[in-house]
Amino acid sequence: MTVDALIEATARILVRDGFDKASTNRIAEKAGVSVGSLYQYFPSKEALVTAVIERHSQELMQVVRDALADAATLPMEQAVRVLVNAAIEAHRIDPELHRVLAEQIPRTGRPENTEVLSGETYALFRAYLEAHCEEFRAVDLGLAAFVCVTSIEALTHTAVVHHSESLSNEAFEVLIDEATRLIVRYLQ
Amino acid sequence: MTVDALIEATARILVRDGFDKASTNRIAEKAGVSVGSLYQYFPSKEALVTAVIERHSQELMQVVRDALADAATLPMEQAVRVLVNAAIEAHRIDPELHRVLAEQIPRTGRPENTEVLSGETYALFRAYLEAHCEEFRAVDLGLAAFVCVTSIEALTHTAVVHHSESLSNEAFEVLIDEATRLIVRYLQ
Amino acid sequence: MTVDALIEATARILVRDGFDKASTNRIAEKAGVSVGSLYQYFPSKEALVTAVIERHSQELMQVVRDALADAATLPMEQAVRVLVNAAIEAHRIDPELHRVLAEQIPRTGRPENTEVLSGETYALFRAYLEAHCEEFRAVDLGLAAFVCVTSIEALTHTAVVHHSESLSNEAFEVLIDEATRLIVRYLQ
Amino acid sequence: MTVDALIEATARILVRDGFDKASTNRIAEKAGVSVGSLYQYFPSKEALVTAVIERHSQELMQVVRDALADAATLPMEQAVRVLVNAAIEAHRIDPELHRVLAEQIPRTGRPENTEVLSGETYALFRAYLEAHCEEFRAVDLGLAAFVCVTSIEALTHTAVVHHSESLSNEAFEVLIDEATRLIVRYLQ
DNA sequence: TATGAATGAGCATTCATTCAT
DNA sequence: CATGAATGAATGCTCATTCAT
Repeated sequence: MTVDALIEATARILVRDGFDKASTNRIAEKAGVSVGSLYQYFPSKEALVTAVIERHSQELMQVVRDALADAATLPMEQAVRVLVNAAIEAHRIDPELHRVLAEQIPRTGRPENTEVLSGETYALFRAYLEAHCEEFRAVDLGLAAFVCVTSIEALTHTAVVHHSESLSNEAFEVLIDEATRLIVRYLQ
Repeated sequence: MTVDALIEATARILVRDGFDKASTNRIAEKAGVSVGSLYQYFPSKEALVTAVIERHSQELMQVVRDALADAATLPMEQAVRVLVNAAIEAHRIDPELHRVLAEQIPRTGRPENTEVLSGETYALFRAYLEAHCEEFRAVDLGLAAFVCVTSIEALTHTAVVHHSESLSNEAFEVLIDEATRLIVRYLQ
Repeated sequence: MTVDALIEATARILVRDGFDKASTNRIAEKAGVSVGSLYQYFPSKEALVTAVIERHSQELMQVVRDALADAATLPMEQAVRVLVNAAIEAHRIDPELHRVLAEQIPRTGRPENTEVLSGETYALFRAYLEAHCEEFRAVDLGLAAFVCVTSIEALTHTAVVHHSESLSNEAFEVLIDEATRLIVRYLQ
Repeated sequence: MTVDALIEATARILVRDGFDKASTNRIAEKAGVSVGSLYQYFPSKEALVTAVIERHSQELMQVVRDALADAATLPMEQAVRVLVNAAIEAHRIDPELHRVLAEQIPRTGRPENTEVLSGETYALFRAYLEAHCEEFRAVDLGLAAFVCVTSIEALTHTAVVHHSESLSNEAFEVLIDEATRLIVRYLQ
């Protein structure tokens, strides 16, 4: 319970104040425990932030995993649409947190945060491509997965994180169409 | 001269030590002036970082501007290829600085750094699309520019910043082909 | 048993990590009990350290007591030699602990640690002098005991604690000769 | 001036509160400057304490150096008396500080504080012995210097630091006689 | 009796910023 | 204009001690 409260408090303070202002004393106070307790469960501020990243990543990946499981047997266009939808849904879990995590966290050691967040997606999507390779042109699957995942991630991330207020639901629908078209025609 | 030295020193320290370790005293020392002088020319550390962003953006944008000027009269496929090449070239100007700027700088206030870096690109590319709209399907030009610019930026950024060491020159050539195909077929 | 384990753990951690790093939690862990139990038997960290000093002093004093009992009936030169040997033996019981105790422990209140360690020796040696006063010149016995005990303690302490590695067994034998001569001729 | 004030404040706080309670903030406050200034002149608390040790050692050694220069041409007994007097005078410079420095400072790295404080004395006294070796029996000069310096240091240290209040001036005179006798007869 | 989670004051250190010279 | 000593709030983290179970 204390651990959860600390992770949650860290996430909220990261969002509200940014990484630099997220002091361990403030986090502990917000979590309703003392600094001492914080350090009983996390050896350093970095470990706490890592736990936040981990928790957020797991939530994100669950959405992506579910989507790719659903997509496994669908033809390519529908599969891509499912994935694009999932990407948007994932970014909407906690867009502000996602943004802070993506932009503001000093690297905590290899591998890159970005890769941590997208590495599994890449692998899962590549697996889909392998299973469906007869539906599209011959291409290096690793490269294709990189192009598709990077593009979908960038489009949905930018749309959700930077333009959510200015984009209507219809606009999002259109964006989904366009992103799907981008990927499908690329693969054909 | 002092101003230039300060901006350059800030950029180098940002790259070498990261944002958190880039203290104004260290920057001043590296620039060969006193902290006092630093504050004579820049009202705050943030202003200094903003100046670095500004200078880097200008260098980046000059590459992009030149490329789009070159591309203005080219047919779409060649134009897109020129733009993709320019994006890679731009990211290679100072990839480490670009990365620090993109990832590690606490937001300095609206508008987003990302937008600062890509906002003009978006406008320039949209202008190209307007001038060449008969070469491709009917589509919302703003949306199309967003999709294209965001995708190209993400692919080239990720490739240059995160995978430069592991990618051969030929691999970059293939990536350019793929990125070009992605955009061209999307627009067709 | 718990008390012994705690004292032993404290001694070992004092030696290994020094006073500053010897936290009560670490001591309790090393002793295989909880901090709570530590505070059930010792009211404070200071009390624990005092117990370590006490135990070490008792071990030391046993050696000294035995030596002076042996020396009681010996003529002066042999008696002094026995005492010097005992002093070296005593310092060799746990030289590292002795050093930490002597140098690094913040005073825990009157009486001085040094006096705790040497006070009884002083009294015992004075008693020997009283019993053998006809063997040497007339002198204030308290003063003579102070001079002898302080010198023997300093010589053996410095030799064992600071120069053990660099001193061969023969060198120690010579040192014993010299220390004995120092005291014997002083008393004559 | 700031540097001197800091060293002096450190010395006074070391004496008053002991090493553990000598916080850098308290030291700075006592010195009448801010912590920031403290760290402008000393890279760490340890460096500050080292400076205190250094200053105190220099004061001590000046007394000892002067005494041994005076003693150089004197016959042994007078020379030893001069040295014993100097040892007492040296310990009286700042007995409380000497005690804290000798007993309470966590080792700051090789060489031992004790050796730092007494190493030069040892060398100087050995030089005296070399120059006067025909006045006493044949003996290993290094060993003799060790025995003499260690004994004198221990006797004067213990007397001044631990028994100053309880010892009258006459008692000190007697102690000087005894210490001189101890050394002189040892060397004869 | 034993436990160990919780406490929170305290510490060493950093750094953006000011201002007298 | 330039200097750089001075400031002091703020930070990450430790540890002796308590107390509900």
